Amino acid sequence: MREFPNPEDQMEVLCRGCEKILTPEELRQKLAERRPLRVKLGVDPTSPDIHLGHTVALAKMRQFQDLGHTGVLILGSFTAMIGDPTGRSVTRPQLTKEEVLANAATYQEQAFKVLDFERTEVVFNGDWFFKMSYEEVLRLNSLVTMQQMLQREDFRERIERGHPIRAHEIQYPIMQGWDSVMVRADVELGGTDQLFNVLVGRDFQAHQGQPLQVAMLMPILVGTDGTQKMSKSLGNAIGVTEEPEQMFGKIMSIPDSALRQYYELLLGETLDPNAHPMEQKKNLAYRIVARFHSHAAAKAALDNFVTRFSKRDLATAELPKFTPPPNLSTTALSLTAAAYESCFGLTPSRSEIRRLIQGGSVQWNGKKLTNPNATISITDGGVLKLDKIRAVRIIPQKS
RNA sequence: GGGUAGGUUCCGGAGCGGUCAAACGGGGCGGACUGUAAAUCCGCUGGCUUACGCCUUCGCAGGUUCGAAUCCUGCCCUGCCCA
Repeated sequence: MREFPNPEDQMEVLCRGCEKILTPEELRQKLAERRPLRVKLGVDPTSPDIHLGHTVALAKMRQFQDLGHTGVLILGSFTAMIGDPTGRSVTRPQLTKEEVLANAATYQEQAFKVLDFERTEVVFNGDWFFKMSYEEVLRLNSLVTMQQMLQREDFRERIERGHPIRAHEIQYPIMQGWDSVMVRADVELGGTDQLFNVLVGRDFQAHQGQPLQVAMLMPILVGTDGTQKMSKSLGNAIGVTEEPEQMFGKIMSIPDSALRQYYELLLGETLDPNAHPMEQKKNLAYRIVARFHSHAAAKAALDNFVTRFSKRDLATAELPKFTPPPNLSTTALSLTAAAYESCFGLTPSRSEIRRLIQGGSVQWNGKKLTNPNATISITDGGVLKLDKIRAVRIIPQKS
């Protein structure tokens, strides 16, 4: 049996960065029991990737693990199909069982970039919810009131605006609460927006005669737009599996105003108010890339960033290579379209590319191409800049 | 079940027989500036086309008309009030 550090020392580490703890006193008491606490974090595999926003709570769980506690990672194989209505003004699209399970697999793998495998229990809430009878569901429902459920900000707002709330949506907090009972959670981690759901868990535990879980809520990380919560569906997320270059770039593009928050939530550090924001951002980007890839990758990404964007030296920068197929017409339009597709997997319509070119986005060796139909005489190593952040190096096919 | 108001392009929201690929705002993208920041200014924002132009879109299906997002019929969906 492992020796746990003294509860007060643990408190010091664990409370750091938390926005809200209900209640610190309860946590202290649990720590004083000197046993491994069961620390719950529920994630819904609604999309296959996790992003930096998710890692905030994962990192907190890791801190618990490093102190000897047990992380209980609940993959919401069932709840993902319902969709958490938290912070939503629209009903979530429901996923199929297959989609959810596939997502769960990759999700799990990614979570272990942060978590300690040895001290993690992974469970699927479908294990109990898929088996529940209607009768049991009703019984569970009778434990809460409609008014409690509808008190939630997001529901209230929808009611006010005349937007529909489907009956299944109010089940979400109920299910999340039941999860806590099923895993006998001592602590539940989540973002501040999870307060309501976590409290339902406490009610259920009380009802079942279990000790109440402590709620530890982390601030919500904003996305690359610096305003809204990081979320894949809002398109402002930085995924943990993104390529080093891309990850680095996205971090560089966050507004300065979000920098402090990123430092606190991702690095657990306070920002030096005297340092230049850009330098701090580079430091942040470097460390995040190093965390999810490697120091070598981070160094390379930094160097390339400096060459490409600070020195604006596309000629020597590391760029994706593009070899135009032999039968491809060498007009600006066709070449750009092919480069987007083969190097970035993007398939903008030809009209869209035409507009980009006419708008001056596309450059060939530093010169704007404004005529979509102009023919480009390809040279070995020539640089085709597609837009603000994308460029490719042309390598003609050897004949 | 009854009454009533609605369903428009990513979102909000105009349009109410031709001049509508559809005002305006937001968001997004691009350009200038810059630190891939912020602010500001400018442009773009259905598809195909070198272009004239053609094609698909206004909940769904039919219909009336030379012509429909706009009128008619049926259906589906949503809010609100009543039960």
